[in-house]
Parts: sequence; C-alpha cells; structure tokens
Amino acid sequence: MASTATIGKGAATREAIIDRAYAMACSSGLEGLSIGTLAQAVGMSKSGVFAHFGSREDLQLAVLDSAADRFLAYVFTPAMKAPRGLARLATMVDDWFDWSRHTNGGCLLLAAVSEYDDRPGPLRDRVVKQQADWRKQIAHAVQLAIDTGEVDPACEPQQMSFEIYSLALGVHHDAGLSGHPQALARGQRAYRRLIDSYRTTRNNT
Amino acid sequence: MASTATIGKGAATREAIIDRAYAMACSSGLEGLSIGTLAQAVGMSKSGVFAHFGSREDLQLAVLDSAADRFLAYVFTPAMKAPRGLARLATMVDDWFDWSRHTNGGCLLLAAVSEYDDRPGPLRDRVVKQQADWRKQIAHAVQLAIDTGEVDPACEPQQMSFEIYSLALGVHHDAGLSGHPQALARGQRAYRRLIDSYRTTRNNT
Amino acid sequence: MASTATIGKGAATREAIIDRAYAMACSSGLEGLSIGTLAQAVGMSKSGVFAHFGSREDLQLAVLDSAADRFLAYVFTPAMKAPRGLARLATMVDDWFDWSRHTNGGCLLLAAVSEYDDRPGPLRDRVVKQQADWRKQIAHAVQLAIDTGEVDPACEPQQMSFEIYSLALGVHHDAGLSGHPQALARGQRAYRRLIDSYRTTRNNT
Amino acid sequence: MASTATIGKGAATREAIIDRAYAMACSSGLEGLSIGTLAQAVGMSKSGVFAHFGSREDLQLAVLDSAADRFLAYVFTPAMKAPRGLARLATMVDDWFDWSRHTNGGCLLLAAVSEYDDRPGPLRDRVVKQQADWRKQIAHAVQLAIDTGEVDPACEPQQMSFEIYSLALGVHHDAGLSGHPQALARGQRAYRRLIDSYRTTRNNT
DNA sequence: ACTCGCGGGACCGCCCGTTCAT
DNA sequence: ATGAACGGGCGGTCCCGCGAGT
Repeated sequence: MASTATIGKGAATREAIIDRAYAMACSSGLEGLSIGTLAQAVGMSKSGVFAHFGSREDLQLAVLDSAADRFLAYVFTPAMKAPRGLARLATMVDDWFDWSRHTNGGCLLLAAVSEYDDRPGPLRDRVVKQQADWRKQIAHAVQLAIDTGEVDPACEPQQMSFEIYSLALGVHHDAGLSGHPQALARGQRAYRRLIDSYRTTRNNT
Repeated sequence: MASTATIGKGAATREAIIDRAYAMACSSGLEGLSIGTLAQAVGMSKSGVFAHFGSREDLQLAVLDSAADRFLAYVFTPAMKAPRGLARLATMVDDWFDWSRHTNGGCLLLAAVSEYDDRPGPLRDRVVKQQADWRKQIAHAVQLAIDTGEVDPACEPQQMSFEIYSLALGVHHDAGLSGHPQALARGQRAYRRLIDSYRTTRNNT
Repeated sequence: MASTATIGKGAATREAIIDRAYAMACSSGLEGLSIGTLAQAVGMSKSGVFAHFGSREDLQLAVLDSAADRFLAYVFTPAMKAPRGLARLATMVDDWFDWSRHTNGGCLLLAAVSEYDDRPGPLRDRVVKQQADWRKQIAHAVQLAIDTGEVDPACEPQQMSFEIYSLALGVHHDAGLSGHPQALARGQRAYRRLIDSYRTTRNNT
Repeated sequence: MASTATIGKGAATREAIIDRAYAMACSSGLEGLSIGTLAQAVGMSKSGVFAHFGSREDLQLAVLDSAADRFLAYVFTPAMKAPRGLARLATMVDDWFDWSRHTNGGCLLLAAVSEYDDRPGPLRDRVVKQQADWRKQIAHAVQLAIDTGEVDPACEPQQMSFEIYSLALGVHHDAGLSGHPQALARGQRAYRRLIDSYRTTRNNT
C-alpha cells in the first residue's frame, strides 16, 4: 500500500556493494578493484558479493555506470535548472570544476579513460560512449549559448567544448597534485578568459 | 681498453629490462606491471629480473624515471635549440602534443598521476616532483616569452602554463578516444587562440 | 477426477531434473555432476533443484537408480519375452552390447563402478548391489540354458556369466575408443566362440 | 665422481609429487586430483607444487605417463624375459590379472578411459594412444604364439587380444567389487578356456 | 508443497612478489 | 642470473541452508 517504490533486499545490498566499490575504485582504479577486498569492506563473503554480478567485469561495468550517474547528477542535472546560455554553461563548469573535490582519490571516469582507452572490450566501449555522450552535452550547451547570442556565432561548439573539457582536465590534474583550491582558482580564471575570447567578435580560427 | 664509456653487462640488461617494462607499462599502467610477465617478455627468469631492482616498487620507480627521460628528450631538449620566446614555446607544445602518438597506449607519466596522486609513498613523491619540475620548465619558457616582449607582461606564467598544460591534457585525452589527428588539430587551434589572447594587450584577469 | 494415476507437479519436475542429470552424468560421471550446471540446464534456480533431493549425494543416488531402470528396461525386460535358454541369453547379450551405443558418453553404471568401488559410502553400496543383482540375473539366464539342455551341465553359471560380463566390458571399452561398430563385431564373434565352447561336451575346468 | 646418473633436486621432488599424485589419482580418478590436496599430501605449498607443472592438465598428463610406465614395468617388461609364445603370453596375462591388486583403488589407466573417452583434449589423446599401443603389444604377443605353432594359425591376433583384454577388464571389475582372489580365479579359468579354444584346431569364426 | 532469492564457507586452478642457495 | 619454494591473494565455482513468496 506504500506509495513509494520499495526495492527488494537483493537490490538494496547490490546498491550498497556498488557504493562501496565506487569509493574504492575512486582511489585504486577500476582495475584495482578486488572482489575479496570489496567483500571484506561491505562485510560479506566473497561469493555473496560475487553472486550479484557474475563476473568482475560486470561489477566494473556496474560501478562505471554508477559513477556516470553520480557525475551527471552533480554536474549536469542541476545546470538544467539554470537559464540557457552562458548562465547554464557557467553553472555546469562550476559544478564540474567542483566535482573532483567530491571524489576521494580522483574522478573514476577520467581514470577509466586512461585505464581502458587502449584495451578493447566492454569496458572500453562503455567508457568511450560515456565520454562521447558527455562531450555532446557540453557542445549542446555551447550551441544554446550561441543561440542566445552570448557567444560568437563563428564559434564551433565542438572546438569550444574541447577547450572547456581541457580546463576541467587541468583542474582535476592539479587538484590531485597541488590541492583543489588552487586548481579551482586557475581553472576559473582560465574559463573566464576563454569565455571572453569567445564572446567578443573576433576571428575564431 | 676502449676510450668510450662502456657500460657493464649488468647495466645493459638492466636497461633492456626497463625498456621492456616501459613499453608494457604504457599500456597497462605502472600498477599493471608484473614481474613474471616482464621476465617472460625479456626472456629471463623472474628472479633474474627481480635481482636488478630488489623490489617491485624500485622497478616502478626506475621505469618512471626512464619515462621522464624519454619525455624530456622528446619534448624538452629539442626545444632548447629554438630561440627563446614564443618560438621555443611553440616548438615545445608541438612536440608535446605529438608525444602521445609516440607512446603505444598512452603517456605513462600522465597515467601515473591518476594512479598515484592519492596514494602516498615513494611513487607518488616521484610523480609529484616530476610534475612540479615540468610545470616549472613551462612556466620558465613562458617567462622567457614575456622577457622577449612577445607575451603581455601582465601574464602570470603559472596561470598560462596551467592553461597550456590543460590543452596538452585535452589532446592526450582525445587522442586515446577519437584518434590523434583530430585531437592534435583541436589542440593546435586552441593553442593559437591562447597565444593570441595572451599576446594582445588586454585585461588578463 | 481422472482415473489415470496422475503424478504431482513436483514429482514431474523431479523426473525432468533426473532426466537431465542422467544425460549430464553419462558424459561427465556421477562425480562430475554439479547442481549449478544442472539447474541451469533445466532452467531452474539452484535451490529449486536442490530442494528436490536434499543433498548432492541423494541426487546422485536418484540418478544411479534411474540409470539402472533404463538399463534394465533396455537390456533385461525385452529379453524376458524370448524363450528361455540360449535364445533369451542371446537376446540379452545383443541388447547389452548395443546398450553402450544408446548412451552418449558411456555407460553411467560402469563408470560408477570405477568411481566408487573404492570409496565406501551409500553410493558404493548402491553400485555394489546393482552389480550383484545384475550378475545374478545373468547367472540365472545361464542356468535356464543349462536346464533346457543347450549348455553343458558341467558349466558353472557364475563362471560363464563372468565371461559374458567380461565381453560386455570389452565391447564397451572399445566402443569408447575405436567406435561402436567394430567393438560390437568383436564382441559378437567372441560370444559365439564362448557359446560354442560351452555347448560342446568337453572338460569345463 | 659417482658413476650413477644423479638427478637434480627439482626433478627428484617432481618425481615425489607425481608418485603421490599417482596414488591419489588411483582412488579418486585423474579428474579428482586437486593441487591443494596434493600439495598438502607431499608437504609443500600449493604454488611449489604447481610450479613443477604449469597447469593442472600437465600434471594429469605427467601422472598418466607415470601410470603407463608402472603398468608396463609390472606387466610387460618381465614378460619379455619369458620365451616367445604361449609362455610369454601367460606370463603377461598372469601379471596383468595381478596388476589390479597392486593399485590401491583401481587401475588409473582404465579409469582414465572412462573419464576421457568422450572428452576431447590432450588427455583423451594420450589415453587413446596408450590403449592403442598396449593393444598392439598384446596382439604382437599373440602373433608370436601363432608363429611358434602353439596357436591356431587361423586365429586373428586382434580378435584374440580383444578377448584377452576383455578378461582383464572382467578381473579388474570384479576385483573392485567382490575381492581380487575370486576375480583372479575366474579370470585364470576363463583364460585357460580361451587358450584351449584357440589351441585346438577348429573353425575360428 | 514447491520454488526462489540471497548468502555463506570452503575450495578450486592460477599468479603474485619475494627469498635463498647455487 | 637461475631454479626451487613459499605465503598470500586473485577471480570463480562448489554445495548447502535460511526465509519468504505462491
């Protein structure tokens, strides 16, 4: 009679496992995930954990998906409430730059790119799709900023989203090495330069 | 009797091992290195390989150093022959963007950052130092471009080098996912925008 | 309301499980039976399968009984319709030699002898009993052939049934290695020699 | 300085492992061999045992070869000292029938036939070859008995060796179920009948 | 009465990094 | 520089039991 959709017990522990696995993979990489260690962390037997996924690879895929969900929920979804154009873009970038602070040990998604970009298989396929989708979203947001007239119509969204993505990489990179605050400051400053450069009417070669 | 500096047989095989290990670690990460697999690849016994390093960590450190040597020899040393200023900077960036094509499976140094930036220990220390040194070199090259008057004196070298570094990260990231040529094109275009932005006299907030 | 003896749903699936288990055990041995694999083969959950037997051993016993039923239905029952004496004996032997062709992967009963003849326990007990019973049946058929006067009265049924059994073993052995047709031919020829030897009046030491 | 060929330490422990493995496989089958249990039996670590073979399959092959060596040393080699003809054949059969008493738990070679005759792979290949070779040896001994004039020249060695082999199977089968002495007696008696039947000049259809 | 979901504990073959004597 | 051995860990499968659903 409850109106809330209750999830089964199995699904609940599965989520709990993935949560723990996500946290572990943030600092040791998706490839560093070990079922034994994970089982110990969640206080279950190895076989109990294993049974929820069927293989280590499926576990990794589940964690990867979970990471994408978290990322989008933190970076993308909130930005959708902001008005289209530079405002929304800025909101997205703000949250994005902020994202690496909410991950203990680095962004799992980015780490997954390094780990799998040269190893064919289901994991790489998933990673590639995730990256492509996200890139498309950024480019779309850029396009909206062009539509609102805030960004130079000569701007190519793909190019601009590459540059924004690069800044996010820079922030994330520095955050892990010299601390997040400094990295964030540099990233924000660079983003402002970038926007200025694309806003003014100039030759965007 | 030779006057040339000959290296001992032991040192030679050590180099051979590191070479092989470097190639392997490029695609499987420093953490994915396995002494057994490496020994098989170089045609030696596990203990034979092991004896050269004393521990896996020391092997990883040696490979890390070797990777840095290769990187600098490819990206830094040649640029030193170019005249100071934007010319030298451009040379450096060109080779840097090109670098990820000469590594089968991605840049070991960058991968090492993701792997160790949150795991204290000798490896992380080495990685941090490498990154700091390299960053300093870029900033220095930027400073020289300021000294030659090609770059706006209001530019903060640390900030600009952050932005250049970000572009290199962007190129490397895209190269692994959508191919090097396209990534290179985007990177070069972004670099030109960056230089233009810093060259013109404007408010570099 | 039906007058026919309907079996419950549980018993039906139980039979289905045993059928599948019998087929699997024919090629992998009774010891190679795995509840998980079996469950997957019949499209049930492991625990669903398990509940029908209570233990793996009970499952194995059930399969063993089922195998004996099949064997007797194929080799023994039809022969009962033949007239007593050598005719019935020949019918039995014919079907017996033929039997190993109707099992994909070998006779489960014989395999069970090798697997359990030195491992005390319920399984061994069942195997021993099956073998003893069957041996008795053969000896009985031999005795009937003595009674009809077709076989030398000096013949000891136990000895003759041992020799017949040996031929069946030989046929089965060769069938698995060099094909059934050739094995059958050799077996038939040997059986004729055997009968000739026992029919003629000679000194059966 | 010793004139005897000394074997290395590694080879010695390897032999010790195989010895133990042979004993274990005699009662649990080649498929029942477990590296862990074996290691415990020889008082070594699992990895120590494993390293000598590289895979379980290679271990099984080594044990299979060892079993063949033992069999031939017990059954074949001694018979070679007996004069050709029925004497040698009888010696062989005597030792063969006796063989199953010197194996605790049954003849590994015969068990291997049941286990692998329907499972393609290196093990089955080896088993098939062993059986074919042995069968050839028996047929050869039969042929020699024909050459010496002791056996009817109309006899087909392949057929007669099939019948002898069958008796060996019978003896082995009964030995495991009703004790070796009785099985041996039946086998010997059957063998005498067989020889008589082949010795007298009659129609060997 | 029957079937399932879920979990446990032991064990599997295999590979890891490491040590030690040769 | 090697071969032998070790202890520990890997991913994965085993048989089995508990509690709940139908």
